[in-house]
Amino acid sequence: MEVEAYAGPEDRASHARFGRTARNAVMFGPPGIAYVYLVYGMYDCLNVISGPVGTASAVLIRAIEPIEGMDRMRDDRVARVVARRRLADPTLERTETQRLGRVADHALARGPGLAAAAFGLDRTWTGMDLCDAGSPVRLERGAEIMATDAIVATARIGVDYAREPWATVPWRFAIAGHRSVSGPRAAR
DNA sequence: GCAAGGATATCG
DNA sequence: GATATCCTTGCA
Repeated sequence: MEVEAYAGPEDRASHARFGRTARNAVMFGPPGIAYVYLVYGMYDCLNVISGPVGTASAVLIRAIEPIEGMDRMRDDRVARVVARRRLADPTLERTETQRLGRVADHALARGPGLAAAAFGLDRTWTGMDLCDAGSPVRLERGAEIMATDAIVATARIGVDYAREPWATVPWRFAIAGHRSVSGPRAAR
C-alpha cells in the first residue's frame, strides 16, 4: 500500500547515515531480511533490506491493507497495551478493546507503527528472513495492483532533519487515493 | 495542538 | 555518563 525507500550511508535520512552500528548492522547484510526498529520510544517500524550485501538500503513498510486476521490484530494490540502497563488496571483491557473496536479494518495498519503492530513485530524480529516460506511473516506475490491502481510518489515523511536532496527526494510510494494509506490527505 | 515514551548516537 | 533527537500515534 505505502512504502518508503532508503538508500545506504549516503542517504542522510537513513539509519545507515552514521555507518554500521549495533542497531543497523542487519542493514549491511543480505536483502530480504527484516529490520525492525523502535521509534519515538513506543512504536516499532518494519523495514525490508533491499540491496546486495554492503549497500545498507531498505524499504520501510508504512502502511498495509489488512485482508484477514483483523480481529487478531485488535486482540494482540489490546494484549500488548495491557502487558506493558506496570500497575494492574482492571478497566484497561475493556477500554482498550472498545477503543480498537472503533478502529476501521482498513485503518488497522495505516502507518508504519501500526503496520508492524498488525503483524505483532517488534525489534526482536530483526533478522527474520521475509523471503523464507517457513517464516511466520513473509513476503508473497499478491494481486496485480499495479495494473489498475495509480501510484503516487512523494517526499518521505518525517525526514526534515536530512540535508537536501534527501529530505525531499520522492521515494515514498503509495496507491493513489487508497484508504489504507497514511500521511496528509494531499499525499494520498 | 501536543504529550507519551525509550533507545540511540553524539558530545562532553 | 548526560542529553537532544527520533522513518509516530492518539487524544485534547
